[in-house]
Amino acid sequence: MSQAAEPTFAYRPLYAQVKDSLVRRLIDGAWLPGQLIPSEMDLAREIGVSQGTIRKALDAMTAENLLVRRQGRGTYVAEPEESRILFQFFRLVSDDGQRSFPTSRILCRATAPATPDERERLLLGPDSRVVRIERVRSLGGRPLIVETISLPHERFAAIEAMSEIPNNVYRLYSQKWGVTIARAVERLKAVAAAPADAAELGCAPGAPVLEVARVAYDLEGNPVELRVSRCLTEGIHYASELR
Amino acid sequence: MSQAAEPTFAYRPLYAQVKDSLVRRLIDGAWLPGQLIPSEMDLAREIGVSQGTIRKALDAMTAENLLVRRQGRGTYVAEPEESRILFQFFRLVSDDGQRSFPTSRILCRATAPATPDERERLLLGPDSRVVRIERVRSLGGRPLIVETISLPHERFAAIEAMSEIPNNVYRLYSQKWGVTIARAVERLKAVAAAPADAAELGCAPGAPVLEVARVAYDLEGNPVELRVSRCLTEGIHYASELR
DNA sequence: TAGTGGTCTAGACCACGAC
DNA sequence: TCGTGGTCTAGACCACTAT
Repeated sequence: MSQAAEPTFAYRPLYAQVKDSLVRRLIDGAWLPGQLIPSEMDLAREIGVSQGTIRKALDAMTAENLLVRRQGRGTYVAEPEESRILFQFFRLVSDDGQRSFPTSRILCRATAPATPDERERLLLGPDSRVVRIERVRSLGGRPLIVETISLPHERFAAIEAMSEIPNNVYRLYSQKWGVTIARAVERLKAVAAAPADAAELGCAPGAPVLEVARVAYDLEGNPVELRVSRCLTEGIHYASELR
Repeated sequence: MSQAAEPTFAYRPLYAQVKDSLVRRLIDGAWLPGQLIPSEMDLAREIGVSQGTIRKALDAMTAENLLVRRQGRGTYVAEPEESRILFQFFRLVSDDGQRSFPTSRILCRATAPATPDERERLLLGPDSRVVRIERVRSLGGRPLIVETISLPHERFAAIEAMSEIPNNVYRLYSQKWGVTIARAVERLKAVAAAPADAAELGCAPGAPVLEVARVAYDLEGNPVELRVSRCLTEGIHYASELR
């Protein structure tokens, strides 16, 4: 690990360089979800820095939900299990504060040329194609969300032929393509329900629905998935914490 | 600072105890917004712990936006200036990515008995009263937000008699009552515009608007302000980052 | 009992800002 | 040139887990 002695420009702290090299192991699949990684002392010896520097790198990765540390046991690569996804990526909460994972029913799957919006958000070229998955999601047995997931066809072609799409697609991305969703950005608007959406949600056409447009990014920061959800916020709300 | 030697239960790390005692200085007004606080070495000597422990406490407070650290200069108590509030507490962004602070026009001010919702969210007793401020906020000259701010009358009675309500009310809370807003929780729903709101926003009654209900908390975790905003999401959206 | 992560300390040197 | 926060190291002890 280079110590970056005199150059003032482009300086990166040692622990940040260590972190980058450890994230690289996740990207390359050298460390897989659920796996126990070497102890701090072992990593310190291997990389040639002190345990404290390793600790700072691991703490930063833990703060980004890439690792899970368990005292007395060791440090593990984070897995996209339901409970974590529920808290990290699913913000629709019952008005009484209950959190629960929605169930899903697939409406259709299709491959088509990407729309300008899809090309822009997923950084796709002019003639790109996308796989689209439409589904209805229910909370407490009530259909409240209509959702369209758009994926670059080039990268995710195999999803079109799959016999079944699981409810937790981020685990599918991880297991089938080795893609880890590290962060996502959402844009929220209030819109009028289109007739087709209204039919699925059991509301009047034109009724106000919450539109959530999400772009999800992998470990390298590349956009992977565009997801547009339209939600009936009756008895549920989108929770956001500012601090 | 007690070292908490053998009791396994209710153990709190030393740096967390130090942090609590430093936050207490902010609560009590011993350290005021904008003020330069003592150096790490001075605090270490004063409190009787190592510089590293002080550092960990200060880093945690910095992460919570309570302090601002400037290399070579020192550590300062954070101030509620526009630019910080804009990023920390204002999530409505132009669709092209531009962020700007809205202008405000006060519609009315009044003191009234708290509604059940206000009592629940602000933890008020049965006969409590609140001061309500209604205003319209514009972005790029267009009125896009109708907002009602509810404050416990007991604590903020003086606001009713003020000649003018500034645009940045969090700075007002800080300067006039020494109240620092540390964090807030928002609940978002899509609702139909009420006729009165529609008139102010220049949209049709029943048009979909984004309702944002925010409860803001002070340094001690007490709810201070309930704010319900109804926003026309035309050309703007609510931005949310998940990570 | 051994090994892990969590906390705490002490001291060194670097980068930045003010003087 | 000095004092600040930022980084890095090395070593001690504590708390938790598994054996």
